[in-house]
Amino acid sequence: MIVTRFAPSPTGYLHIGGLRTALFSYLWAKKNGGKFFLRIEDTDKARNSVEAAEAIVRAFEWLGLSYDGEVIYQSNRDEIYAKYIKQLLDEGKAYYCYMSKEELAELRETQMAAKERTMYNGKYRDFKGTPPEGIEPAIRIKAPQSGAITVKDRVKGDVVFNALDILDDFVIARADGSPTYNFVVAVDDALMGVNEVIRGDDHLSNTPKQIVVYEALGFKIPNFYHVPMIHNHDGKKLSKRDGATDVMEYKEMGYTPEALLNFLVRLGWSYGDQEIFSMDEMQELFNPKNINKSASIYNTEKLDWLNAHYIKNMSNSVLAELLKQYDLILTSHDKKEILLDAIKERAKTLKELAELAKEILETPTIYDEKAVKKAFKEDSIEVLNAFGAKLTKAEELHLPSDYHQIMEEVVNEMNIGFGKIGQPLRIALLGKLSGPGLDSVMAIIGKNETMLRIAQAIAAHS
RNA sequence: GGCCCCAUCGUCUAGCGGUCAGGAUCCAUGGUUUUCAUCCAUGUUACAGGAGUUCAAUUCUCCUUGGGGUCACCA
Repeated sequence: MIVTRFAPSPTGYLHIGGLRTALFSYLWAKKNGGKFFLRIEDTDKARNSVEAAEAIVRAFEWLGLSYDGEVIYQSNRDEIYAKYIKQLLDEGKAYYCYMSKEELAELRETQMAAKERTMYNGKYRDFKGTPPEGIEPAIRIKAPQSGAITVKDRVKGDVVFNALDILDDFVIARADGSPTYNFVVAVDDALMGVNEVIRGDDHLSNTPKQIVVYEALGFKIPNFYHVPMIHNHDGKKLSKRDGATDVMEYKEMGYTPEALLNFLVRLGWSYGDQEIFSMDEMQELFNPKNINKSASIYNTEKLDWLNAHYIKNMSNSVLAELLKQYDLILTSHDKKEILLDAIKERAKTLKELAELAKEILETPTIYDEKAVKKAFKEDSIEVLNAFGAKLTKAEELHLPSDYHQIMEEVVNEMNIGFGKIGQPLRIALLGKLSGPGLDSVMAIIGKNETMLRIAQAIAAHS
């Protein structure tokens, strides 16, 4: 069985890059009928917050991503880690290191001055004497001092690291007893049965250390997939300064989970020429063997296009439900269908959709000056009056076609082009020259409101 | 700086020795629309550079250049 996980550290919100690796892991597990776990890596008590952990869970909810079992918090697992640390100590695979922070810093400086690689010098590796007074020891693992460690990465291929270049006896437990990242990741993944690790390739160079832990503990090494980073416009790692990187900001901006997920799944992964993937299709088609090796630049042009696509194809009842977050209650509006059909093709986001709806529903208070200048000609008032007069007499006006018919009558009787009535009428109804079909607008707001807007426009421009 | 990874249109990508280097997005133009948008059509734009292997390299190898990541008692 395929078991994957997403293991963020709760130092902030869930960001785009994290979400993508989470999505990949999720899809790969789902596709194989496996399990997907969510584990919060909160071993660093100083930098974590419960709020951040909760924010991550909330983002998952919004996106409709589920995980198996309960959320696992590393902070609840101290006893487990202590057990395995003790095991390594007992077996002589780890040891207490009494080097003080000052001494360690000094060592580093000396090495830097000599242009050597900074590393722990193994001073207490085989220490037998009496430990110095007043120092709480950290615990270090005995890492190989020669040879090579090969990470069999399924994205990058085999990556060989020389022990001499990158390893030293790294700390697995701090002086206060708390375990460190490279240790707990390996322990947890092994204990949780995670056999497919999909994560950002910024972790690639940590992997040899984790392999050291796996081997010391006799655990089976999982398959690794290190997916390339997502960069900003400057080609650097995505950060808060690059605008929206918090997943929940996309909700506020009016993006749908479908669009965001679809956008993200195609960043660094592809399935031939296919661009549109429903959640079901993603689960069906995702395979990490198609993850590409190079970093991608984060650019939301395509996200806009996808979001517009999903909005266009969403049912009106679903849209009405989603628009509630913008204080727009359409769920029981009798012209909901006509309204949403008229505007959903011209909105890139739900937020825009809400604004477009309000532009129709609310009587215009200002008229765009340039538009008035362009659209209001000598005879415009006369045309609007004629149209208004016909409206007054008309009964049973419900559909856009009912209004369209009246417009046609006016055009025919006055022997004018459609633009002669369309342009000024558009100003009257919407205050500007762009927008949905006028027949639809009138059907949505009804006869009385239509007449009111016409009268108001005539008064304002006579 | 050491180590590691990466390199096709502006962007996301297809390609897995022989292709007019394909698709999408963006942009531009045209059509449809009373307008805007949608939709449709058309167009501009790419294999970082240099050696080698081969009858043949975008594709394989090496080097250069460029970019990125990582080097903690952070994760």
